[in-house]
Amino acid sequence: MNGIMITIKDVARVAGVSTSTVSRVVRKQGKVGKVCRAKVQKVIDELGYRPNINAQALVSKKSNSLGIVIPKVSMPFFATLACGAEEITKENDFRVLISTAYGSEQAELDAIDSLVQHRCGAIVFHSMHCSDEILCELAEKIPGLVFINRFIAKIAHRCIWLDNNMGAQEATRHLINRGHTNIAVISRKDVNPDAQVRLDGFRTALNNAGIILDNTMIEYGTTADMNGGKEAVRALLAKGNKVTGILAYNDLMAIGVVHELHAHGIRVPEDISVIGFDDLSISVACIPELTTMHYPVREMASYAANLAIKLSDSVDSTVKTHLFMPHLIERDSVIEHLSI
Amino acid sequence: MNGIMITIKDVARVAGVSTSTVSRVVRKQGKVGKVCRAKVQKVIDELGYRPNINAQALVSKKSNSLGIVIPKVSMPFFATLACGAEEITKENDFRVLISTAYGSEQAELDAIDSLVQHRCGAIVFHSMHCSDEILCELAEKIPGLVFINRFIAKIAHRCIWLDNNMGAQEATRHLINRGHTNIAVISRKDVNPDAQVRLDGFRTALNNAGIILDNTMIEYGTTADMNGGKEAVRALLAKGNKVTGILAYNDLMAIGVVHELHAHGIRVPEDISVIGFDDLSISVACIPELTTMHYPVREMASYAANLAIKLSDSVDSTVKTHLFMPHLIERDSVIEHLSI
DNA sequence: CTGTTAGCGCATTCAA
DNA sequence: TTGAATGCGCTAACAG
Repeated sequence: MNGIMITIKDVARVAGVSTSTVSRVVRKQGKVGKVCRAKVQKVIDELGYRPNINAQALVSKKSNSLGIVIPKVSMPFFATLACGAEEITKENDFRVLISTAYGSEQAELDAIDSLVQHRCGAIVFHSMHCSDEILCELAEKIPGLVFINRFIAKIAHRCIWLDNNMGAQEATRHLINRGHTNIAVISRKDVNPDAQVRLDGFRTALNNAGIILDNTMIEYGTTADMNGGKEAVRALLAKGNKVTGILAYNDLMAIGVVHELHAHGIRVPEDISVIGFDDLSISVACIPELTTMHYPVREMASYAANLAIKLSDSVDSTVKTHLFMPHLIERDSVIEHLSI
Repeated sequence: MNGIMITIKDVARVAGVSTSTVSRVVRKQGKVGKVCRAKVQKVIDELGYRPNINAQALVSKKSNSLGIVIPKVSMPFFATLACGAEEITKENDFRVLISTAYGSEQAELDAIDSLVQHRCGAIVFHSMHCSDEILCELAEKIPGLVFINRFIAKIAHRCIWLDNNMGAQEATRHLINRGHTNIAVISRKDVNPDAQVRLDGFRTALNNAGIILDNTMIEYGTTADMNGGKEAVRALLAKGNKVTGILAYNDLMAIGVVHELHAHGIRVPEDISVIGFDDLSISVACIPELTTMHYPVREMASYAANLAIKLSDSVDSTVKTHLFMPHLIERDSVIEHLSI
């Protein structure tokens, strides 16, 4: 800033009161005489005084910033997450401090560290590379730290997560209910707990329907994006299995699937039905619009932000869990399979 | 935070030195004896000391936060913008403070205000509702404030913007070069300077090619998204003009156009070619993948962040402008028009 | 090379 | 109801 910032002292001097009084009217707390308050407020407005948040944070030992740790802002899923958390911020006069961490445990630790340096009391952390142990340690040190899209039993009340298993089951059931029995799954190759859980849900739903799972019906993409989807579908097609329905790990992969099928002259949904997961806004960009499982990231992030803020300034030891459910969004990429 | 944070005093005490010395080794500046430095560093590591950034900001009168003001994180264009700025942050040991402002001048002013309270010296501002005058005033007060996607002659050296006119011209020329002469434009209804400029570019290119512009070939969408695109195309189709090429205000509208045409049984690009603007990642989700003008937001945002940081701590009065050029990305939504 | 001193802007006792 | 004093954690002269 310019250096010529107005301080509480300036206001006090001009208003002819003490800094304590100014402080009181600024924070609207403590007893202040009515006329005195009006007088001070007038000076504040005239001078355009804005409290220095750094000083406030220093003395009060906590900042009003909500920290968010995500891999990357430009990935739609995380942008939505950030957006959800950010909304809460407005209501609480908090600010959002974004700290991105991509690709490694160290990066994530650094991001948290950066937030700690800011004395950021409330943090929403989407970790992809830290072990449960590390996260528990962190949680112990930072009361306002909350984990999104992750479940750790020992600190369940600090976790906001999604029932991926049920989600995958519902998606699978949808395909089954539409008459599909030759169902393939496009998953991600990297070790990702969600992918494993969704695969489990898929298996369960198949079992429950009395369908025997052929392992050759599971294919993996290197990356969890469009390219990964294309790659996996290519591999799937190469095997020559009969398939009428495909469950993709997420919308991005699902769209890759649709594109690759299209490139092979296979129509979606006429020849093969495809279902995604996440319900990113991108899912309606594709033709046909994607039938998918809605992942309520935004709501979850808002919830997480609220929880983080609450935990950061009161030791709420209520032990409860925060589990969200995905739900089916029917659009145009899945239709009834007409058995011949 | 927990309250049990380690301070510089703790380190000083344990290491048996003064706080100044600790401060020096932390900031790696000033002369410190080799062994002394090692000793202090050791204590820092052991105690896990992390400097309080708020205190640092307070005394040094500026924070190492880069402020970003955008309408909404969840809009892909702005997410990319934030991402570009964020990258610079890593290199400079800065943090990103996001302040969203949606819909009104007051919201934008509040967002800036919030950043000012943080003594945020460097700010990248994407304004949609403030007048040039207001922005000039702001710029005067905040040396490190920089405007992205906006041009104001008086403070041109603080503006990072795109040549929308040339972009629209290039897009139009592309259509013309592919044999299209019956070209329509889908623009946005709200007053948006970019839309106007792009429209001008379109007209210019048409003129230069000796094509007479029929005003009924311009149609507007209420919102600059998929729905706006659909709405506008519906209106266009209703007029029954012959059209073989459509230029959309942006990718979102272009995708809406493709969808609506598809719903009418009109094929893209076989029947009508469509070209977008922005080159958002969503543009490849659509079938056919969108031919579009690449808007280098990420690069521009990085550039802007750099500029903001530089301006914030040195009065660089170099008067230069920062104009970026969009360029054509050829994909599948535009093909040669075969005149019959 | 290292320590001492004096604030940065503010909130919070404690008196008055 | 108000003000004076104190200190948050840190940096920046200034001494030594």
